[in-house]
Amino acid sequence: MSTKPRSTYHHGDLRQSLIDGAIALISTAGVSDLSLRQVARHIGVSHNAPYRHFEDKEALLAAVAEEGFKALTLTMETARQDTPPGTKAALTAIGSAYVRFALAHPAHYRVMFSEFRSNFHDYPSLAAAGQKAFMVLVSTIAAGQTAGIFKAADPWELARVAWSLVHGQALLILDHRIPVASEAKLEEFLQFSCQLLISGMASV
Amino acid sequence: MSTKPRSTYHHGDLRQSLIDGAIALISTAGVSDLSLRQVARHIGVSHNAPYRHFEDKEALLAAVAEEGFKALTLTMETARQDTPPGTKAALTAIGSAYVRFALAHPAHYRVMFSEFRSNFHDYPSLAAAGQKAFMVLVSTIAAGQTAGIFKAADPWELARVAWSLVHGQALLILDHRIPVASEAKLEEFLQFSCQLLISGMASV
DNA sequence: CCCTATATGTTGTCAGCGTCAACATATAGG
DNA sequence: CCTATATGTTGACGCTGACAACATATAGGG
Repeated sequence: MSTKPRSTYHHGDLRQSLIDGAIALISTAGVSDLSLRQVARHIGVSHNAPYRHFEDKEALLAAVAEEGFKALTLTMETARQDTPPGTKAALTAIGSAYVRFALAHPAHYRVMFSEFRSNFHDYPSLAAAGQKAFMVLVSTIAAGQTAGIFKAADPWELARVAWSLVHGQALLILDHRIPVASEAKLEEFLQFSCQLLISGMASV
Repeated sequence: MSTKPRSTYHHGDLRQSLIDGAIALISTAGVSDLSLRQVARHIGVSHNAPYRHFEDKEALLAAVAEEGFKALTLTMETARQDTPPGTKAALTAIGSAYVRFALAHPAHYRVMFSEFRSNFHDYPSLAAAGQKAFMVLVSTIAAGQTAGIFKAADPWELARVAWSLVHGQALLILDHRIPVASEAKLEEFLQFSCQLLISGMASV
């Protein structure tokens, strides 16, 4: 049921299938247990087929991560659109959306921040996708500064602080190191921490 | 030079040697590339000797993580001792010490927060060591509340926010996702973010 | 329409890995 | 001293990532 039958010798869209298969397997077994051969088997293709589309295992993970960053960017942008620009609510919305993305897509998120043996800068399109996601944060903060809501400081530096907070939250919750008893408790925690940070960032 | 010669059949302190060897190898090759056999070879012992001291590879990593949490606890407690209790300076000191510990001991830190297939709660002494480290944060914050410096709120919840921030910072810097040009820039960033958080936590 | 270049998938192979089982040696306690 | 047990070794198995050689399909020019 996991693989649609393939009558032709060629697969059609093996590259994307590999990415999807990797996500599916990581979701059930964790990223460190993922094997390329497993993914190939899952899709119904020989153990070496993946090498026609990815240089090695890490390159597949880089593609997964890139997809994740693009989805994260979209998620944050959408969340921001529902709030008036240049407000505290806008920053709260994307901060909350960030953590919720990680919790909703743990496999993607873990790969996005897994340790790439070669620096992740060796995958230019991945680095670009990551940068684009980060820019959503920076621009939101900069807009708040223009509106006079946040203190005057390097918006990049402020964004790094905010990113640290939500990234730490996301990982600690995913690792069950910060307990989350219920959806209501989660919402409460996210609001609490965003307000804490934002009041620290406030002007005056 | 990495292994002292062993004339006797028995090693003497293989357990600790394995932990040390694991750290040494992770430091040069990353945690995902670590192999038990590599550690055994490094120490000069057969590929199955480790199994007399650890149930499996993950158990060795759990021991490494536990050692790391104990060292982290010590580091934070020491940092706190140099500051007057119940002050913002105390919290800044342990926050800064936390991130600096991660940067100084990346191998330990990565293992401490690596994804344990079995929940890390399956290693009771590891969970206890982690809890103890966290309690340094909680107690510092509670002391500040008693002194009237931090706002009245669940100190555990405040500690979770603070932990998220420093944990996120530590990982993002380790992964070269937050650039650190120099020691001076690092110090500046740590002070900046701690003050941001603390002013958000301030009473009134 | 064919024919060849190239893209894509397969089979075979290798060393390294984690782990189990069987065996060997050293140490400790009666 | 002698035996039980703790500790280390050797051998094996299936799995893995990766390379090389091969097979098939598709596309584009004659």
